[in-house]
Amino acid sequence: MKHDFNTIESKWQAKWDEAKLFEAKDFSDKPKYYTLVEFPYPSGHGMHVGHIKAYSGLEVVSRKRRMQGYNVLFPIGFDAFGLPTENSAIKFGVHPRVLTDENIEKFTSQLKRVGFSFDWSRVVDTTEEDYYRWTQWIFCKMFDAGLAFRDKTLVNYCPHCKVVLSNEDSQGGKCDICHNDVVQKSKDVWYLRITQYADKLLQGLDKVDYLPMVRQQQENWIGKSTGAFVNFKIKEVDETLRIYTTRPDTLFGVTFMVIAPEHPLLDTYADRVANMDAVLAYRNECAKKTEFERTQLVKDKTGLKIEGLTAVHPITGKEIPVFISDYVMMGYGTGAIMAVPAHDGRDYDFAKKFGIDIIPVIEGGDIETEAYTGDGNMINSDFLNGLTDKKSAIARMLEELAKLGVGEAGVQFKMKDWAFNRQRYWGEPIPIVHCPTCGMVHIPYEELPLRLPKVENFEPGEGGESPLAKIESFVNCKCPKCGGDAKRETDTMPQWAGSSWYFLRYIDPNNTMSLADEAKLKYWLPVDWYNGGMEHVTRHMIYSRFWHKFLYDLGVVPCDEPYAKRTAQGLILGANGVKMSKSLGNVVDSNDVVDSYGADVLRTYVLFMGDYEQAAPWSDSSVKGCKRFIERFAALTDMLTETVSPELEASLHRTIKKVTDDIESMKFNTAIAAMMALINEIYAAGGIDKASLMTLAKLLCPFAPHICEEVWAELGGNGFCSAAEWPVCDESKTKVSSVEIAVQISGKLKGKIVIPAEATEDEAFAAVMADETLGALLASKQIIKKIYVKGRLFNVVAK
RNA sequence: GCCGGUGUGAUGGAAUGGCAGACGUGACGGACUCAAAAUCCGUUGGUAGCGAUACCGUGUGGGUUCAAGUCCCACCACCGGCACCA
Repeated sequence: MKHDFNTIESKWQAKWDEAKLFEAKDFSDKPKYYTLVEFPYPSGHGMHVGHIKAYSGLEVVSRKRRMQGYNVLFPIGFDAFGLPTENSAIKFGVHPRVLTDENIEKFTSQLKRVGFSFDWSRVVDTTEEDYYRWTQWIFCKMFDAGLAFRDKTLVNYCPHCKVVLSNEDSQGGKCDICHNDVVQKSKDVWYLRITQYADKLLQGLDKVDYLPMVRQQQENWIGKSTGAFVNFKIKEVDETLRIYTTRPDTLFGVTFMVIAPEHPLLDTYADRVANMDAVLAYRNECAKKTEFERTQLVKDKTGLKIEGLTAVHPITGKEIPVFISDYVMMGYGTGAIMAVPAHDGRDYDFAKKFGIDIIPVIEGGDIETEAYTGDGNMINSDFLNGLTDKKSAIARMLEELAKLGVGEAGVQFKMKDWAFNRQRYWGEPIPIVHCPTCGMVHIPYEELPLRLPKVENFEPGEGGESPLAKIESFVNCKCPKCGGDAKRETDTMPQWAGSSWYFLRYIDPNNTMSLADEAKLKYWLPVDWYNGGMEHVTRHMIYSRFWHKFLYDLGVVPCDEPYAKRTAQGLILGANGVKMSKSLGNVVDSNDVVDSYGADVLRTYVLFMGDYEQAAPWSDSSVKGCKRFIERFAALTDMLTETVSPELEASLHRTIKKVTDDIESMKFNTAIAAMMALINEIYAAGGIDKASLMTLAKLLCPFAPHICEEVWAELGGNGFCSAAEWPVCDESKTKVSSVEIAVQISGKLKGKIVIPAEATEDEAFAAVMADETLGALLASKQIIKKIYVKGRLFNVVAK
């Protein structure tokens, strides 16, 4: 058979559609399996081969699971709110709704051409009212629970995109969208109190099966540290300065205190500070720096002593000077630290610069040259002296602090609350009304969704306010509580909102009564296997786990972790080895590959090109290898034999085992290589019997389903190959009668012999000695040791 | 700075401590062809040799072992995450 992909691919896609072959059944006697891939953002550029690789992994798993008798939910949708669409809308003067619909249509046709076995009856689009109604519903629930709140604060603002960015979206001081510098700006901002779930998000990682790298990145992001809070009295006024430290064991080494420039102590006691002018000047200087600049100046410490406020050591009663410096952040801990220069690098740098005492309290290291952060015997530390390790010193100190009532154990997280608003049009409107009498009130649940109004001009205002602020009919409204005149919130939600719960909507996409039916959620959840990009591990994944845990606490979802397993695929790089991008012109469009080689070849190649989890460059010439493979497979229908040799049958069963196992560990490249090797063997044997070829078609079907259906039909198979039963390896048939083993003499490879597979050590050794060259080599030597690894090698240690 | 990952032919990449380089690309040779493409068959880590063969070879340097790409110790390079986080 010829590989006529143009005809057969559309033919089988139509037949699958007609048979509703890939539609998941709610409730079924079969075991359920929920495979999830990250839904795409439908940009105007269409899909490149990287998208195809991202979906092909779980596509193969899903198809295999169905053949193994599972009821599989493998859905797809579109994460369609977002800035690029809005920017194109501004550029071309077309409404984002229109652009979004066009792009979704383009993406859908591209995905369908590849023959993915998505359940197309469950498509969700985050920009549809039926969908964002429930995104708003969840927001209102969070508002009711006190988890959504508004606060005036310094924010990361991108002057180019005219949006406020979360810390996550402005890493390295650059806007995540346009990569320009962000600046600090004071603004009223919506926050979601994700920090309240920090511990749960961390502990939940114990219950799930994430790639170790994914888990580690989430742990880093949450950034839990354990330590202690300690209260230092201020000598001059009736006030305590509360600090957080991870090293309470070094409390006797404190020689100064440092507070952040924004610390409220300065405002409260401004009149007691002798050098307040200088302090204020320093504070202003710091305010001008961006967060990025502040964290960049690692080496050179700045700051000054606050004259007139002195701390008192809670145990020794010694007086300790207080400094202000921007190496202490207001946003972490209490915004104040106890400085132990002998055992902390930053404190050491500061003490050296300002000539402050450095008192070692742990033996080891040389404080003349640098801070010592290692373990050792406690010294200069009163009741801690003689203790030899950090752990017991900390425990003893915490005991003492509790006794004196001046401190206690505590934990801190690096994770900050989630800045949850954007001043743009193409997003979910935040369903809140600002009422002069009632304050902030959310729109009643039964009145959701709060629809995005039609506007003509999507440009944000100069002050960075949302385009919605210009629509009087939208802004002016009545308070849902008191009925008085009120104003609507005009900010919209960030793009992460819609993607935080989409996997729930797939379970029941048309429900008008709730975000999804309870029984269906109970049936399908959790997602059994979620695959996506590494770039979404710390943002999307943490956000959606947070929402899910919140919904669990509300009783809406039946489990507290949404994703049982998470893996990540590597990027496809351009042919030049760098990331694909439009500006570099190295993007490979999936349609172009399907046009020239067909979907089966594209699908096979993206999985064959390398380790699924590693990045690999696209190669036009390498695609040909997969093309030849598919063609050689198709041509097997013209090479049918009546019988099959035991050797070939053994290879077939070994291939069944290899492919079955490799799919589970995402080693798609070696699974395909095994099938290629089998086909090479069939060619060498001159052909194969029909039954074996049908088995091979089933094995290849998850990878290259169209040609497998065609071959299956040609051979007279019942129904669809895609619906056939997954082959099982018969171990007894993989046994071969004789094997070639390597022979080493003293660990060096000296030859090979063919012996019965089940030969004993003595039989194998006899065969070695019987071999002409090997026997001659060993004849004059004294044999010290014999090592026989069945089926592998025989090593004779001799001298 | 801390944490993680990676390092193998010309090239993408394979190898439960057991024959390094599976499978694919490329290159070379052959068959078919007037010819080319396609296809099929074969060769292809390096050095020396006509050859059998010998020696070398998985980022670097040590070590464990009958046997190391794989395990241990020290280091180098690149990639990713976190980062004056107290």
